[in-house]
Amino acid sequence: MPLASPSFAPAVRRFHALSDPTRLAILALLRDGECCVCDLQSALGAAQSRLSFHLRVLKDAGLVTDRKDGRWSWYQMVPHALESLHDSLDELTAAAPFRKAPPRVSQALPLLLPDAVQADGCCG
Amino acid sequence: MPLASPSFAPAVRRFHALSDPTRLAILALLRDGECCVCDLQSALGAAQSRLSFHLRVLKDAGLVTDRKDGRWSWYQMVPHALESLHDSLDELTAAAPFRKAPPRVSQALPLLLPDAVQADGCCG
DNA sequence: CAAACGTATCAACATTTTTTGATCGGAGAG
DNA sequence: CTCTCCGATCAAAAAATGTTGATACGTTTG
Repeated sequence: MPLASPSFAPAVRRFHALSDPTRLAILALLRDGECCVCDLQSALGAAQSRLSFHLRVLKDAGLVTDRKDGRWSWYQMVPHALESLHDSLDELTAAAPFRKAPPRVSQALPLLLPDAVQADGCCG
Repeated sequence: MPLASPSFAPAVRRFHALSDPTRLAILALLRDGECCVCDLQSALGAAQSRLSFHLRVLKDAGLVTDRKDGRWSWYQMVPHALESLHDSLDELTAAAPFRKAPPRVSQALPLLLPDAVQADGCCG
């Protein structure tokens, strides 16, 4: 079943990770450098367990990594993961990866929908 | 309160719209041109009311538009809306819009977090 | 007009996600 | 060793999201 294709999962997970204001705010803070949870806590005024929850979502999506030092956990962005979403977006619009050129031809959807959807008698 | 900033909403809504396999599949089909609901129905093997639901999510996010002709509703992508997500992603990584160059300087987050989060004593 | 069709919408339900408060474990300080 | 701090995890509750089947509405066809 196309829609259940396992290859959907990574993009879906990453887009989902970005679909929450708290998580976008966390990423915006991480943009300026590594943060520990208590940094985020004071910056965002959010409960600790809530931040741990959202950090885990981001981590499971591969958008951040963590590192322990003493009793602190330091989190940082994974820029490459964000870039892979550029590619996913480009596939949706059939543009070339990283928007280097606009060929605008109908092409496969390897990253997003490898074996999916290629409809037969559909659309105009 | 930064996190409740209304300006979060558009990006959050769009990322959320992309965080579902059915909706990604719909967009992938629309990539090749306008579709009516019944096209999507036969291509995806999904129930009609389910597709109407997801199409509304996509429409509310501004990722598709619809147009009525007789008893058909024709949907098409809004490429510009997808492009605005490129900009949002770039803001998260502090890269220049559309990846034209990598200045990598700390800058404001106008699209994503206009008045948000600018933390004081945070991070390394 | 009546029947068939394409689609939106609704209500009920199932599932998933998020929040909250509590507890636990590891690490360092006294 | 004991106390404090940082942060992960858990259970329960709350909220949001997705699915399903039924119904309603406008349009076309006969």
